Amino acid sequence: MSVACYLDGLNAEQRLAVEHGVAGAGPNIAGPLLVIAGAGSGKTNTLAHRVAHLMVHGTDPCRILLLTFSRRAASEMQRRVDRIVASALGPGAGGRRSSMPWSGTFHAVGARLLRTYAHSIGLDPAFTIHDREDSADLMNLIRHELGLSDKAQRFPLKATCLAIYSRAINASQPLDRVLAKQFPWCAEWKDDLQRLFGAYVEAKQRQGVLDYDDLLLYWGELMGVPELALDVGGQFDHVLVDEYQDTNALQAKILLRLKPAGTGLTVVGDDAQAIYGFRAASVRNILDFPAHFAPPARVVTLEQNYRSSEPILTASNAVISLARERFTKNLRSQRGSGAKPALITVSDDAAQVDCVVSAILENREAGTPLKEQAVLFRTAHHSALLEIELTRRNIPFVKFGGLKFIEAAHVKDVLAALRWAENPADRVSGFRVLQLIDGIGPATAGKILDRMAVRWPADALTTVQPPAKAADAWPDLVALMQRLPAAGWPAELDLVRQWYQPHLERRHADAIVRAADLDQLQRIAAGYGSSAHFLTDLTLDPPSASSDEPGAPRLDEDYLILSTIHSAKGQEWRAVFVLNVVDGSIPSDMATGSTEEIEEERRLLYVAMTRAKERLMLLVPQRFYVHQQPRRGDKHLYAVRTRFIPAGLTAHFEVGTWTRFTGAHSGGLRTTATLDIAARMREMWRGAGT
DNA sequence: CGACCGAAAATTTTT
DNA sequence: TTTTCGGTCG
Repeated sequence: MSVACYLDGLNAEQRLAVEHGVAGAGPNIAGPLLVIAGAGSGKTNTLAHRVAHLMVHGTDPCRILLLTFSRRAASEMQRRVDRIVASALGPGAGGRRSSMPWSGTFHAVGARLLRTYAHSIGLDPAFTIHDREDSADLMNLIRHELGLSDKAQRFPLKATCLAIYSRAINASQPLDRVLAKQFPWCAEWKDDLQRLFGAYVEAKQRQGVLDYDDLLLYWGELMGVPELALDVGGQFDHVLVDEYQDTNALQAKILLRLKPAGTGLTVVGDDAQAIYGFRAASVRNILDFPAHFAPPARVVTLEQNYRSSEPILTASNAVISLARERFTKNLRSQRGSGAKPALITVSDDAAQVDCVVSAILENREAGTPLKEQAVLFRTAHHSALLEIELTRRNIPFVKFGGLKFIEAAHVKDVLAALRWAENPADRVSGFRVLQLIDGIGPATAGKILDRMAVRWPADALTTVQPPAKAADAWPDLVALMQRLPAAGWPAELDLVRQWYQPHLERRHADAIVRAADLDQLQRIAAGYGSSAHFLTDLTLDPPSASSDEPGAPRLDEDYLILSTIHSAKGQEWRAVFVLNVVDGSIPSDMATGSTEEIEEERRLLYVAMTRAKERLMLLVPQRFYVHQQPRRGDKHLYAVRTRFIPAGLTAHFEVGTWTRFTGAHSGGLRTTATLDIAARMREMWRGAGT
């Protein structure tokens, strides 16, 4: 093999990052490394090459810990590493394993380590993991038990309570501070909240349940025990973290305890793309990283952009250059020139949809498949109208972000039954399952659960005298819970489904659509060996596409991508459309409280823009439909272009307007026919059938 | 005790 | 619009 020819495609900086500390054969002890990787600078590729390079030089893949932001990112990384290793070692080395068992999100890796070390820290290794909704439900149960719900003044809602708790944990800050800085309107409830959180923690422990935050918190605590920290840290020669700008204080603590001297530690990120502040992520993590070590970590900066055309990059740079604080420099473009990004004014959201759809179809005609095009938006419901139109026109699409199918009521019902059988102490699941039965409400459910706390679960159920109204349905539930533990996988799920079917039909008018979701669930289940694995994986890495669409496209078809900007992180498409680039949406009017929040919204627009390779269109509806107003329901607002593109920046854009009937961009480069009869004919019938 | 109804309040991004 | 709370009725 020639010397590292597989590194030839890298530029000088990328190569520095890849080769840092990798010399001869063996585990390769490298000092800490920080890679500041601008948008489109080949970050994933660089990280993949570094991992592959380590392997080629003898590092055991089992001793590499790769922490990514999502499962999707982890599998993409794995795919690239495999390819690079294969090309480096040649086809003859096909048997060489390159698969990395230790790659995943912080939460998933945490769960795995906690199951292994549970006994050392007094934890039941069979713990159940609650997702956010379950956690909020438990918080709600406690809230009622403590009598906080019937105060004269309204106590914060369950979701708010959980958000406060979660922030305190993830930012590693005391309640006082969190309330003062993030939730000032709840500060008056401080003592009650303190009491609530104490009881919440006790309840979780009693029930053998961990929430998302616990996975990090317990991992952090585990790493606080010196001998355990040595043991865990000693498992890995290299720890690599992707998207480091979006980690929080707790994750940083875990990392430093894992590799106190920074040996073998590599973190990669871009402060200009920090968009998870609401989840307590802190840009300080990435900025302070080098100084944690003596000597400080090596810093490599990647500024060469390989993704976007020069005009798109220039406009994006202009937007981010107005940020108050910025630590990375402007990116340099590598790709040739192209059209300026379009900044298109449309009259309202219906026109916005028309404009986007016709541009997408034009792009497809011109050779850009749907899969290479994406529509991005600030909040999940911004795509509602577009989804209707796409369905009407038979344009297949997949949506990322927003409500996941795992969060739908009927899916949760089925999962709750599985979880309850797995862990009878899990009150939230039991509560949910019991109340499915007609005649059983919160009070009866509570009593039954209390009884189960002192007796072996299935036995306890047989001794329950159900309310008269529930007498019919009761024996089936008892039989189900008795059969489940021994049923095996995935027979368990089949049993639950059979049992659930009548409840589904009784409770939901659209039972047929929902049953299809359950079929989907069964297909996913088939890939797992046990219900425990299935439940854990589904909670920690739920399928990211929401499949509330009846005609979800098959994977081999061409389909359009719809995504929240958050879920679009790390991705790229040839053509990108950004909806509602108006004040109130970007920045969200929920996030105009502090300067930091506004700056994060600016970075959000930057992230959206830098996803585009060749074509970028920002849409500015003049009228903006707002749902859920505090008073008087929905209404139209007259919107203005986002404050992040002030008049001084418009020169970087092709500014134009789009009108429904002509379908023409005025002021654009293209002038299509003044009168599009076909569009007008379609228009005649629009709305007639609805 | 549970089901149901009407009033009032909340309102984003995600592991 | 949807969720939550507090009432009333069976």
